[in-house]
Amino acid sequence: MTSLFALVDCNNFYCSVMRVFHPELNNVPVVVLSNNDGSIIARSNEAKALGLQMGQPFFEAKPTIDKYNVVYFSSNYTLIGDMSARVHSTLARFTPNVEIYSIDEAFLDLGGFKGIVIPDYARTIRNTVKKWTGIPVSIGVAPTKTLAKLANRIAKKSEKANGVLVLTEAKHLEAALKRTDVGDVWGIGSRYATKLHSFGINNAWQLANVTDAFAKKHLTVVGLRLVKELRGEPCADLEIEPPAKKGICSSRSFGKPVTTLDDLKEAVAVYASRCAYKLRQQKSACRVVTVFIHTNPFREQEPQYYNTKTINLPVSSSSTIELVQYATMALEHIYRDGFAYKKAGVYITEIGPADGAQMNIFDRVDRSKHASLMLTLDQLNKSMGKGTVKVAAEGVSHIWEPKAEFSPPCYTTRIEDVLKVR
DNA sequence: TCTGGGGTCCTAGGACCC
DNA sequence: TCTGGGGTCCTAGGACCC
Repeated sequence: MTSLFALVDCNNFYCSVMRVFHPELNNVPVVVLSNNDGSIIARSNEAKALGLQMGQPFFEAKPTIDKYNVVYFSSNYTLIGDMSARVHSTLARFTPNVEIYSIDEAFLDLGGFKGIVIPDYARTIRNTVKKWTGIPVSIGVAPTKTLAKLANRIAKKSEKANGVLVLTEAKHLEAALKRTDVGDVWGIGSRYATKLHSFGINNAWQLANVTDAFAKKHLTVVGLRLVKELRGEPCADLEIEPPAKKGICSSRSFGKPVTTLDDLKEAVAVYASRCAYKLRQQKSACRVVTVFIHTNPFREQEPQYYNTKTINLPVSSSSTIELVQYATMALEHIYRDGFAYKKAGVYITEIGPADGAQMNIFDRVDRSKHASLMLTLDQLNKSMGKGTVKVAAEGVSHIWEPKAEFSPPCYTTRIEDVLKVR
């Protein structure tokens, strides 16, 4: 049986979400900003046409934004997450084998489908997602994931494809590979693209035709797999069950510079608490906690400081109380007076199953008590709303909170916003 | 004034061991 | 000229993704 993968990708997802709730923004340039309203992370086609770049600092883009009346929003992750779930559950109607690849992308396994016309089926999926969620998607179908990605890119850009491209015939595959720049291949970033150009390899077709030895030598075994996938040989299957994370990180840039240890402690406690929560959600525990802090590298004239501290836990844990304690210890170790800090973060690693935690005879923590406390905390926060219950160290002043001055309301979760009442 | 956050995988090289 | 060789573990750094 020959394999067949579909990649479904939401078009300009964050912008499209805004348009669902603001239909008047159709055909109007729209951008969505990163945390702290720092830079552009999503652009509508009209915004792309104005030359606005992905990752471009907001202040730098502001003149263009003002000149062309570009509409801009802060990110609202609750809203985005909710719309993402709607799209993914719609896709699940079309095949049991779905891999949720990212917030706005999914791979579908169409390999075993008999008696259906694939291009028609793909178009039905596209129309249904649009009708049920309001989100426009593009669909690429091909024998490997890498080729499905490539087909998707063309489906999105080509007027003729109109959002759907199925690449199964050799001559179509060859033409598609020849018109794709090597740097636009999934897995080839800017470094590898430069390197490949220096060897005269400029498009995906040329990359598909290098020797295995060349691929391995210059692009490692990852690149060798990629090259095989370009030739139509599948090297990656669908990942239907998301694997447990091996590292969990929570970090943010601050809304304004932070100078005191007390404020940093609050922020680090909040991040450690988020890590602990994510850890419990996947029923894991960690053995290592790392904290990092740094000043603003863009302010070159100001004194710079960057440091990290890693602490090995005596016994692996997923308790917010414990992780906050260790993260605070780490922070105290690296904090230096006299700097304006821009960002802090907590990173936890050495993650394993919660019930497989190694015992330690010197362990003085009552683990069953902690576990039941955390269970209660998670249940309360789930039923009464995020942040209802937290540990004291997380504080309340939060002068370091990121900025989000252009936030859209939570249309999908707040009835007041849906009904437009005040 | 203003520059995101959260991940994965691989390799090279050093330390250490027998 | 030529200084043992092979295995494992760990870490730092590099590359990529959305």
